[in-house]
Amino acid sequence: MPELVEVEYYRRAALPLVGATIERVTVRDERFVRPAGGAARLRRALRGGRIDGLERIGKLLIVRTSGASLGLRFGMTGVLVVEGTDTLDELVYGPTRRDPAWVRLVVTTSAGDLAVRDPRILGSAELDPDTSRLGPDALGVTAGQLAAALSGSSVPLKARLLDQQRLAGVGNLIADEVLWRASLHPQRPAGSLTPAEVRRLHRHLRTALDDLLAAGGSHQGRITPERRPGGRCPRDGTPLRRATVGGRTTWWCPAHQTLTPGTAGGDTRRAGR
DNA sequence: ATTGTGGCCTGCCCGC
DNA sequence: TGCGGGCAGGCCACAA
Repeated sequence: MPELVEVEYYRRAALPLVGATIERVTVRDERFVRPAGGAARLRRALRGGRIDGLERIGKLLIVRTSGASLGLRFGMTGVLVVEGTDTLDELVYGPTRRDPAWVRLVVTTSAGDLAVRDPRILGSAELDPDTSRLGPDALGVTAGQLAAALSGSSVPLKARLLDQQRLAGVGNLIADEVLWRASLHPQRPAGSLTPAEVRRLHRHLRTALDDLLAAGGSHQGRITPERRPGGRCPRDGTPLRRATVGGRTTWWCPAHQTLTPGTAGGDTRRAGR
């Protein structure tokens, strides 16, 4: 599914369109536009504008034009199509078929088309999206920012990582991957992490995102192929556990991701310095 | 204010 | 072979 990693790929793929003029915006399915009924306003605001830049905050892609901004969210099955070419070969939970009827929005520019194909319409297009409610982007978050996002909360750690208002960009697969790498139980109260654990989480968040970007998708994690009945921990072979955490299907290793810190080894390191 | 839950949306897969 | 139920989860509205 599109998480930060996929949306960053989308952004890079669309970069050749910077400088192009928007000739037409075609809303193929009104349900894709938010707020409801905003299609006409969206078309008017964007038509004739020039694409000045492409930004990404978390899972939100922002097409900045000379007149307004177009915010694109991809939900779970949304794919960005640039000049008729998919910017990703496949999504984990998305259909492999490419039905033209699933194209919900087409932005026709002087340099080619930008389109969104989204079978389930869980994504959306929004004019001048409000970004003030998004937390720091997970790719550039500092350890201090991460600590602030977690502190003082008894909410399960994973739920906090998925909260886009606290930290933007982490979705279900990345959350499981990072927590597995950091040897942290997804149900640990977010505020219960020691400073050393927060630093460990921060380090693994960064390296996991780097790895996933290099590997080509949020589904390329080491734990991802084991997120299934019968799956085992790639590190120690322990059968993975499954539960719903933060409303999402969650898999973790009960041997090295424990609820009580420090009792099961993990990769806890000697305190540096 | 924070936190949890249900619904949206549809393709796919399994069992009957 | 067709069919129905369950499942996938990002986001938002809503409730407590």
